[in-house]
Amino acid sequence: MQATTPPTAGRPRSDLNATVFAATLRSVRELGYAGATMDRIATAAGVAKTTLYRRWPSKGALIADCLLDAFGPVPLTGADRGEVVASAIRWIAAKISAPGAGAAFAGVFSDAINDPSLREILSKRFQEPYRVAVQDALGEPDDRVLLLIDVVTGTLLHRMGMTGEPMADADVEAMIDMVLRTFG
Amino acid sequence: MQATTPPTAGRPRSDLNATVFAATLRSVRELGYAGATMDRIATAAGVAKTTLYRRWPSKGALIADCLLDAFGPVPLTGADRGEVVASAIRWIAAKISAPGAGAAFAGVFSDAINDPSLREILSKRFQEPYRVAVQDALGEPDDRVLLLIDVVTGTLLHRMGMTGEPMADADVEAMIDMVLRTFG
Amino acid sequence: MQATTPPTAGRPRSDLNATVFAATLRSVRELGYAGATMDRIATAAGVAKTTLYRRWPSKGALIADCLLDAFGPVPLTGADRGEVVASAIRWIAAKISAPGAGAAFAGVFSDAINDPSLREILSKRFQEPYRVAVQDALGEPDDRVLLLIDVVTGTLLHRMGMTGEPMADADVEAMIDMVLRTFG
Amino acid sequence: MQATTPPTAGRPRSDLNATVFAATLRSVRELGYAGATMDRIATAAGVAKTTLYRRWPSKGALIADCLLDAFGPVPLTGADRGEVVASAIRWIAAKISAPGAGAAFAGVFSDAINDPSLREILSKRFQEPYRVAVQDALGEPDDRVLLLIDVVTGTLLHRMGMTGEPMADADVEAMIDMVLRTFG
DNA sequence: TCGTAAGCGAGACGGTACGTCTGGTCTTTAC
DNA sequence: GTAAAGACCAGACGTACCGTCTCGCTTACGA
Repeated sequence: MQATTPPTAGRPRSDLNATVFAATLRSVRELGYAGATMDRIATAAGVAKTTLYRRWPSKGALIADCLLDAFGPVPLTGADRGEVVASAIRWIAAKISAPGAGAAFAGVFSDAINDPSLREILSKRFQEPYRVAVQDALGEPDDRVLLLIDVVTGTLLHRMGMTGEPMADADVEAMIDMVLRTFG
Repeated sequence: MQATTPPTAGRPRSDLNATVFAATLRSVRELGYAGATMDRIATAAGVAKTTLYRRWPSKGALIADCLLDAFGPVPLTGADRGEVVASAIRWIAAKISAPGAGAAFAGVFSDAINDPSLREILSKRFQEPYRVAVQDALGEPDDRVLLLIDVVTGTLLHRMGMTGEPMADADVEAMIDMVLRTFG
Repeated sequence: MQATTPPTAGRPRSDLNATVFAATLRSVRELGYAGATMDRIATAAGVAKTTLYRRWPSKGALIADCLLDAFGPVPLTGADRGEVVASAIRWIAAKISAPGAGAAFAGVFSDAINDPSLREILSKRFQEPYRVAVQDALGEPDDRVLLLIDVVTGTLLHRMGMTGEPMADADVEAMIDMVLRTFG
Repeated sequence: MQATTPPTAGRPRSDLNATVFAATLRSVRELGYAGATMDRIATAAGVAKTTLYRRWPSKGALIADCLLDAFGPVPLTGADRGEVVASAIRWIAAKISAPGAGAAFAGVFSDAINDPSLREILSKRFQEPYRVAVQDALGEPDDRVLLLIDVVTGTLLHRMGMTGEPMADADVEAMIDMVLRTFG
């Protein structure tokens, strides 16, 4: 248990993460990923830019953390495997469809392509927890679970990138249908 | 038919596209999408930056055209529907795996999210021809074909974005297997 | 003779130096050396910050060039050696007293202490021409002339630094009186 | 007499000034005036930054105090007036030549130009004591003494700022020679 | 002996420059 | 009219530094 606060010296960090995350999502929603400048996020959060960079090493890392916070844990419930997978897919589809989240997600992805350290953050802090949770729930080998994640997330993002709109419910259901023939 | 060259006035354009495309792919391969500056591409191609902007309205458009040129038409051959789909998927997987192409693809993709005009280019000039070809070959309704494209391309790009590496052959085959249960 | 312009290719530089110099001096006058930001100077000159950095490698270099332009050549006229020296001292005293110039001068000095490259600029491009001119006029060995420059400029700047005001005329005359007993 | 310590309540200050002064001079010597950050000085002294700011209102004030401590009182001895002046000049020249001291001096000086409060400290706490001492020893009117101080200190600092090196002995002697014709 | 006033270390925070970079436009000269 | 060269604009990025503030701990004096 490392629950007991480590013996901190110095001024403790203010409780700003929630404020910053809110300001970040709001900025991305209104201005897009590129338009959501660190300066603007800082201003919107009522925080100094230096504070952002003290807590997150880059814009990408901030957005990644912000998404992690916004998404929360996957709900993995359902009568049988099929139900579990289907509801998880509907959940992620809804999350990505949330205004701002899709743009943020895709944007951080773009950054990750050229920034290995960001890729590290993304895969370790973002993807890994979901992979583990799904793996525990389904009992599939990890390469299968990774493929499942790639298929679902990739498809949703690709649709969003091509059309600018989140995937329609009918198509989400079609995708679920397809996936279930393998993972159901 | 606008086949017969319109009576051009003035100095005809040099045959620079091939050179530029090569330089572009090389730059992306060596420096990543973001690192492949328009300035650097111009220098690498031995061309002025103005020339690039005279021919393509933006960096994204250049990259899109470059990929279009690099990919060429989908080969849609095979004994049956399953063979056709499978070979097409292997083809696009190989194309995206080509050094530089994946990064270029993913980069232009994420740019499209914040740039409607680029999205237009991407979906009209890039996706549309493939969609039509696949639709003709398979005789599926267009929403089905679009989903197929989203699934395949999205999955390959997501894997690349997360790992920095193209998808391994085994995983490509697993994806083919999954897709064929619906589209085979 | 390198008079004939070298065969320049590309767009020639606009005639902006004068505008920038004016804006620089104005900014220093109104906001002090530290307050005269590169951003503010750029804005005041109606020019992009990139343009400033294309032409001058640093803020210090810009200010140095600006002073060089503002001061112009030393007037070395007078009936005898004493007259020449005295009028030159009155000239530099007046220049340093000009609003903004003193602060700019002292500021760039401060920067030079920590920036050898700026010191180079300062001593080569700023001090050297004056040293040569004075040396030609007086026929003194160069170490003597350098001492003269150090005494006069140093005294004027020190007074300004201590009081915040340029040296009063009476004190300038007293200094001239003192200097002339050696250099007259 | 304020000799008897006023009955202080609370924890008395530790005896840290000497340590801080040493660390300050060392930092300036190694990193230059601008490079000698308050953070770095604090670290070098093994002291918290808050402690520095509790004792000195600004970086400039710290450096000024540090120099005051390093210099100590002017020695005003000699057979005649000329001797007194000459030895005092040699003394200040040596002090300014001490590694770190010159850079510190020049730096705090230039800062003073943009900071009236620092100027106050400098002229009241630093210059005033020396002025009074010299005035007592020479019996000259105060404007004459101020000019003397400006000439000597200004010259030494200007030389240092231009060359990065303290003034050579020969030049110091030449300056003494010049000054003595007026103040000897 | 115990409260209280202050010193102190550690470090978060705001604010504001700096200098670099990029995408895209504009201007000039040469072909 | 195309091409090359490069100046120019607008603005984001990440870093550095200063001076303030918060917190928890320690040291002394005084009741």
